[in-house]
This record gives sequence, C-alpha cells and structure tokens, in this order.
Amino acid sequence: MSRSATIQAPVQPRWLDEQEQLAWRSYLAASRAIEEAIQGQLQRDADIPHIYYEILVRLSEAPDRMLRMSDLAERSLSSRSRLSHAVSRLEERGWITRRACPDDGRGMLASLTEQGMAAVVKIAPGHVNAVREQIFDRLTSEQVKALQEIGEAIAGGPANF
Amino acid sequence: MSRSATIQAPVQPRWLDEQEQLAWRSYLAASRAIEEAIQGQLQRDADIPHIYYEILVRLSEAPDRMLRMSDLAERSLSSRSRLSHAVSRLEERGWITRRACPDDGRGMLASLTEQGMAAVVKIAPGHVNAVREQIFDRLTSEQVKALQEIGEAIAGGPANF
DNA sequence: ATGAAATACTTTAGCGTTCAACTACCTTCT
DNA sequence: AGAAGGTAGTTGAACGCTAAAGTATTTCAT
Repeated sequence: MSRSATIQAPVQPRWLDEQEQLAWRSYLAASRAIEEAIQGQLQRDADIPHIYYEILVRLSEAPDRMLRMSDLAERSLSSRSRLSHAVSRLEERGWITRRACPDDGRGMLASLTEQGMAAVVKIAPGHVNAVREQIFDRLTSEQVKALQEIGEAIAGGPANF
Repeated sequence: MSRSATIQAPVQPRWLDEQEQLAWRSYLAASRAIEEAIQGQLQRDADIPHIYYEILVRLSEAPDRMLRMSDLAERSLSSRSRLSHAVSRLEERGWITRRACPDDGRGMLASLTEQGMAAVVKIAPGHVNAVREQIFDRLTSEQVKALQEIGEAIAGGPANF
C-alpha cells in the first residue's frame, strides 16, 4: 500500500546447478536403496515395517521402557496418528501395552512388554547387520563423519534420541 | 561332515560404534525430514506423491517423452508393480498415455502427454525450491560434494538418470 | 519345431500412512 | 466459576505400496 519499492519474489526459481543435481539424484538413489534394504530385511525376518522397529527401540531405551505417546511419536520420527495406528498393531502382537497417564488425564503411556523386549533383542542383530552392509561397509570413516554433519545440518541439530 | 575346522559366522553382531550410531540417527532424522518436506509440498501444490513427480520428470527427459515401462521403473527408482499402479493413476489424470510397444509384444510404452508436460513445467519450480530449502541452503559446497560421493558409494555408482 | 524357462507387465488383496474430523481433558482469562 | 482455546490421543476413509499370483509374449535349448 505504501510507495516504497517492493522486491518481488523471482518468478524464475533458482534451479539446481550441476553439482547439486548430481548430489540430489545420488542422494535419492541411495536413500531409496537404504530404505528398501532395511525395510525388506525387517519385513522378511520379523514381519514388521521399519518404523515399528524404531518405535520398539525407542521404548526399549526409555526409563522403565515406557513413554508418553506424543514423546514416543517425536522420538520415533512419526506423526501422532501414525504412532497411534502402529501402537495398536504392536499391542495386538503383545509387544506393547497402553495405560492411562497418571499425571495427565489426556495422556497415554506406551510400555514395552517382556515379549516386546525379547523381540527387540532377537531382531536387532539382523537389523544392525543390514544397516552396516548398506551403509557403513561402503563408507570411509571420513564419510561417516561427513554424513553425520550433513544429517545434522538438514535435520536441524543432533538427533534427540 | 569333514574334520576340517569350520569358521562359524559370529553370533554376536558387529554393533555400530558411537560415531556410526550418531551418523545413522542423524541420517534417519534428515532423510525423514526431507521426504516429509518434499512429499508435503508436492501433495499440497500438485496433489501427487513424490514418486509420481519423479516418474513425470524421467519421462519428460526421455527422447520423445516416451519410455518402456521397465525402463521407466528403473529410472524412477520404483518397482514394476508400483509403476504400473502409478501410471494408471497418472493416465486417469490425462498426464500419461500407454501404448503397445511395436518391437516387443510384451512391452508397453508410457508417454507424457502435452498436459502432463505442462504439469511438470508448472510443478517444477515449487519442487526445486523445496529441495533447495531442505537441503542445499543448509550445506556448504564441500558437504554437497561429500553428499554426492556418499550417495554414490551407497547406491553403487553414479545415478543412471 | 517345440517345450521350458525367462521376461514384461498387470492385477488383487492386505496393509500402512495421511488427512481431517472427533472426543476428552487441561489451561487460561475474565 | 465458566467459557474459550489449546493439547493429547484416536478414528475412519481414501489412497499408495508390497507381495504374490496371473497373463501374454519372447528366448533358449534340444
């Protein structure tokens, strides 16, 4: 509304340069290969999706193997809705139980059962092996360090889990 | 059955060391953040999933904007089944058409329609912008180079697209 | 030439995810 | 105290993906 000059957002986007293009496409190929390998291994060996495994692991690391749903959602990098569905499935397997949160009438606590813990212990070696084969066996230690730093730059700080 | 000593695969897996653990978790957080941002942008602005966009772009880059299904599947990093479903949806939108392959009675050719090409042109700027915001604005050029090399190491060679 | 195996693609069913709507509870403001 | 708005979590519908099975065609071996 004022007479002051306004700077328009450019209609032409800043396209990726060649180096960025290469990096983006190789990242895409790599990340899909990783997900496919990890997901496939977990599906074959434990009949669960990757994210379900992450949920179990985050719970296994928590004090008393128990967390608020929203806290667990954050740590396992999933939406609340996704977590809610996932926990329902894991509950059916007897790996997790839900209980009301004493402090907060709205809250729910998810806790890992003994059976669930046993499942994590059983599944973990194959999973770690897949991660190693797919990633760390293929990288120098400098690249591993670089990967960490790149990840933190993109995710906005160190992983909080 | 022989008397020769056999070397057992170790029961104990080689766990990730601390550096690897950090790198893996920051990678996970970053890759999920990237997918979420890209997927969200495309879903909001064009009502298609990320992979559908990749399919359209690969087609747009091909000679005559036309490719064999299996070729397109490879270039867009998806399974044949997934591609088949995806192309069906994109056909319903009028962005792709299928025709029989003259050389090979089993084959099908997917080709981008004018409408489909127009959609790519329209969608691309927002997509590139999201990629830039999520990745390249946060990395130094050394990190971009490192990302490319790490990606290639994991994906097994430069991206073939 | 002919049968067997491989390739190309599709289809169906089951499952996980997203999005929006919904319930319940808590907090804050007046 | 009471209303308004925020937070926690769940649910149902729509949709995309996976795995397995199915069809059609081509290639290969004999």
